[in-house]
Amino acid sequence: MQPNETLHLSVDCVLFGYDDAGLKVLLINQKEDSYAHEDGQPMSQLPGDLILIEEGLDDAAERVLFELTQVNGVYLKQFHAYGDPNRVKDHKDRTWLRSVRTMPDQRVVTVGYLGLVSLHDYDPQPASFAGGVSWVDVSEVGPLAFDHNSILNGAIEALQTQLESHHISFELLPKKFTLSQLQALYETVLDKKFDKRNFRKNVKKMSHVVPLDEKQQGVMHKPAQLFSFNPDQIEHD
Amino acid sequence: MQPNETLHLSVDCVLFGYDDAGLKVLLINQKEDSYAHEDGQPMSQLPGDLILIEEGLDDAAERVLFELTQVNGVYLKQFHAYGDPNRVKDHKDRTWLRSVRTMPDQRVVTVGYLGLVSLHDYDPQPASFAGGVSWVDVSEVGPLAFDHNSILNGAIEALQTQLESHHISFELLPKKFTLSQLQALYETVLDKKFDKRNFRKNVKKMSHVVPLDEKQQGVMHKPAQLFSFNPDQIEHD
DNA sequence: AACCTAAGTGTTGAAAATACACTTTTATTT
DNA sequence: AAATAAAAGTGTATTTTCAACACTTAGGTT
Repeated sequence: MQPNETLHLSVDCVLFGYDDAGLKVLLINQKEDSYAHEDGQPMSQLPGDLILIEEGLDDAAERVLFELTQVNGVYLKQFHAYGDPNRVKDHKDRTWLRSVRTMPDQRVVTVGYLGLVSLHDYDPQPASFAGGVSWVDVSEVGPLAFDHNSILNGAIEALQTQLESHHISFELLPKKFTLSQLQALYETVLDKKFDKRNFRKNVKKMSHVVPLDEKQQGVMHKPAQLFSFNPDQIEHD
Repeated sequence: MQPNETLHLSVDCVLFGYDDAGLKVLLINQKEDSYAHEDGQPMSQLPGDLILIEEGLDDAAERVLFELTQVNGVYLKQFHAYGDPNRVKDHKDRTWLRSVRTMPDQRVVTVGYLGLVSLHDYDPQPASFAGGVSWVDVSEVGPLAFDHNSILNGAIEALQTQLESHHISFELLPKKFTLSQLQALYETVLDKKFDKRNFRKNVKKMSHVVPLDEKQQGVMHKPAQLFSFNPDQIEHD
């Protein structure tokens, strides 16, 4: 097999960040003037990179994320591999690829990772080695490079599915949170309204959501009781 | 990047076959004497192969499956990528790899595909180009090559999840089937018993399961009504 | 003291899930 | 022809879960 017949493998991270303002995705955009829409808008993309030759997939995702956000230990999970042979061959993407890759014509298969982070407690302040890094509300994401819009959609679906089946909501919330915040999270992610009383009844059944001896402070209304997640009680996978 | 730093990508297919005797997986085993357990038992593995340089992932899975079973158009869906850098480096696997691969030391990342087929209507009669091909009951699968036991477990989980959420049971059943067969399928795959009357009540709510004007024949008990799936009514994904 | 804001709390009716046992139809055996 | 064997097919009562719905409370601000 010749070098030019080889294939590259990357990971792309769809890092969701949540706070009271809504659900955001971390996007990077290139400085290159050439890599832009017709109208001159800079083209955004998901943070991703080729994996190193002796690096596991999960490790690669963690590294890429760390390089971009300096954040370690966030929830990160593979959700789908994207392998269309033409996924990086679109005209709009070629010029930029030629400027950053030693082998820009190489086919690249990518493994999509879903990441979750709370924007309440600590704001990951992404390292801006690339050009620009920004949190974009998921409802306001425009056209992305390559097939990154498909990847983002895949990640949103995966997030919706996993929010209900696995217990991952706490990855998106501050360590201490109110039940209203938890409800708002569910409503945002699942794009669906819940009845306050019924929602709270369901939460009471969740053994991993535990009330604290602490109340919200400095709000101009009845302060809410704070809750936290008990990691021991969380059933993974 | 040097050629010896490249990485290979394969697909591995976990093809499940179902009939009244239970749920089977298609395994191949190598002729090579060298590739065997300590006790001389031949080592089995999942059917898989490197993907071609201009081939999509789904296409590759379809090709591998066709090459092995001559069967086209079966349900095939990606479920997970396996990328541990050492997944093909185990001692037990090296000898055989050296005999079949031009670059046996290459790291190989693989994408697992879940395939479903009914053993009732047509038995895929796998082409035995490899050595031996056999349907093995999922409860009787021994140690497999590489990380194929993990991949198989991942596929079983994916099958269980999807059986309930997506409507895929018909992929495992003959075109005409009885409700008892459908129930047995659910019980086998989910490893759980169902109440006959309640199960049938639920089936009646499924618009894609339609009764036929036809009964079972040649059975020495009350013949069951036959049903079929109406593909128009099936909601995919 | 009056007011604003979100927190917190129970009940009722509808729907869904569960538990449970006998009769029917065909083929086979005597 | 009658008896038997084997799985098919069918209904009801109970429990549990889900869905709808409105007022009171606590703290901060004016």
